[in-house]
Amino acid sequence: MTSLKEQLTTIVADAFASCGYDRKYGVVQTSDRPDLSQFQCNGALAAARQYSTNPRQIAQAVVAKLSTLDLLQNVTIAGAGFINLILNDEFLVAHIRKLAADERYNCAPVAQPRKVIVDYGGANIAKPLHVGHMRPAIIGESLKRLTRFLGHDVLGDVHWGDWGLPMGMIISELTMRHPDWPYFDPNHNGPYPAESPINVTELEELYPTASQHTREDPAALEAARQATFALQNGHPGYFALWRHFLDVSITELKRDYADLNVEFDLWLGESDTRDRIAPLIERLQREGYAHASQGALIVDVAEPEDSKEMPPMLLIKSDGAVLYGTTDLATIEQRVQELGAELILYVVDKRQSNHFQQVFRAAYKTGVAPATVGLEHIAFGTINGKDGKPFKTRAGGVMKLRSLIEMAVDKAQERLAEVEGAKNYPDAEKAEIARLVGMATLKYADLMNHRTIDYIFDLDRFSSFEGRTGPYLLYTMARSKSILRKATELGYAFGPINAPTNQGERALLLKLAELPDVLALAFAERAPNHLCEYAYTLATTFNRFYHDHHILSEPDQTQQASWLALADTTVALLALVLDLLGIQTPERM
RNA sequence: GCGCUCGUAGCUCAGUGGAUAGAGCAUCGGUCUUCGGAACCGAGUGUCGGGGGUUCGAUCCCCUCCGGGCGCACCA
Repeated sequence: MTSLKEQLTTIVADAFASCGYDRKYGVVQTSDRPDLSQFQCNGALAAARQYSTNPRQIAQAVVAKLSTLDLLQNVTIAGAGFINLILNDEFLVAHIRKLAADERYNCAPVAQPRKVIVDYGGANIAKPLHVGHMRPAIIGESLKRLTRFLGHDVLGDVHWGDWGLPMGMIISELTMRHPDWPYFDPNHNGPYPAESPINVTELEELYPTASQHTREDPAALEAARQATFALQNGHPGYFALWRHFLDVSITELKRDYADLNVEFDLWLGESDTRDRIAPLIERLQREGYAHASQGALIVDVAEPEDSKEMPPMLLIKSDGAVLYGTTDLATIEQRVQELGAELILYVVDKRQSNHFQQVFRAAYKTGVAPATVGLEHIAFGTINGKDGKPFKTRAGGVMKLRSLIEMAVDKAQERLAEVEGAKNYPDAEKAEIARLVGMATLKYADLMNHRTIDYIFDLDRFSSFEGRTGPYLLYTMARSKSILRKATELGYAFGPINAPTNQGERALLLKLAELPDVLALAFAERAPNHLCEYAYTLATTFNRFYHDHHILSEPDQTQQASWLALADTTVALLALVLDLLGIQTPERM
């Protein structure tokens, strides 16, 4: 099953072809002028250039062919040569009946599924998630769900930051604090303690302190570098200690992601490529891709046609340690060889675009990634405060993600307390509703903006129940579900859906039919904001319909059954789209 | 300096080589003995940063200027 727009494009393309014009001019789109038509084709205007003729003349020939079709109620030419299409209601409703009966709502799975890896965590070991981790988690989760729903074979990978300088910083900090620990005793024989010597609270305190030391004291930085090198090269004590960091930290980080309703299929990190690094580097040297420069080992990635300076990618620093570019390269190799990756999406801050350009070029150049493998940096902007600068706590520090979620949930709780109908809900349910509303607040606000822009965090605006917000959508669904519940209790019949009797109903049918096109667009652009836009317009279209038709008191049972099915289908579509955004919905509010 | 990116209504943001550039908020006005009013309906505001070019047609593509943000091998 294809979308209405696709079906119409085929039909109009056929008409162009049978008039002797190129099929490509038959592209149909949703009308820009809903007052004039439901769909439009602008192809005659473009074709006029190629065929050196009058666009209206082309349009007339095409329209003559289309006018004989039953599925179109009206075909007209407007302006310079726009072809306006209005569907026959019977055809429209038949399409919607199929959609309502189809568990995929007319969204056919892609013809050629690809193996897709979405790399979107970016969490660092030993550091709790902070506001900066929210966008990659939310955007990546949405892209993963969307891509999977479209029928691709998708894996999400958190890709921990667990093998770079920060690890060395913590180790060298501990070396100073606890020189007596066995991990630091070069003469230590036998196993190291099974229990971690530090807990998560201590670990999370350790990193900022160590980081500050390395900034202030060159000797501390040097010590951290040496520790990093030693860890990466098999220092047994450091490695054992590092393992404790992972154990302690990952439990905590997984909990944070679970709170966000973000789940990964692969919980791998930079370190999981450690056995590949030496052989990879050896090959790159042997094959002449890598060479020494200023004490480091590099891969040149500059191209003659570059308009800007393109620095080489560093494989090994002059101190001997590898960098994240190196592990990124090894990770691509691993994903291609072990997972059969055909497309890798990196949902990472846009400030790293240079880095990914280097890594991708190096990967293709060295054969780590065959040319058939797609490597894409899905860049996103920063979350700013009302001052336009990166979002901070009142004290000016980095805000933990947990604090941010807490703020949003508290806000939802406040509003929920004002609602009459919700006053008698059990406390546990109230808390759960507040949590869901709070999460929807954050996620919808984040995803509704195009991912590449920086946006201003304004909780009061995001948490409003009016306007384009998560809470508005959840409320719309809750109201509708309430009606559907009552109808079920009363034993009312659902469906079949009847042909629309007015513009409001017709608009809803047309809106429902847009789903496949919206999903395709969102995927093509890797842009979940199209899903947000659709969810909102579907909700408002439904609310208008809902306002105009009193379903439960409708005396005509056929009409009522049709409306109930329509409401049911709308709620299902909204739930699907919100699910693709990673937003969970309560049964009632 | 070089490069990337953004500049659209009072504010926050969508959007597209084509018809009259859209939403939300805010403002003003209305519906209404609520299938859940946390709803719905209506109204106004734009040199789409400036200028030039390509095109039948540019807010969109190209050039240039102005302004903001970001990035420019041994952090991630």
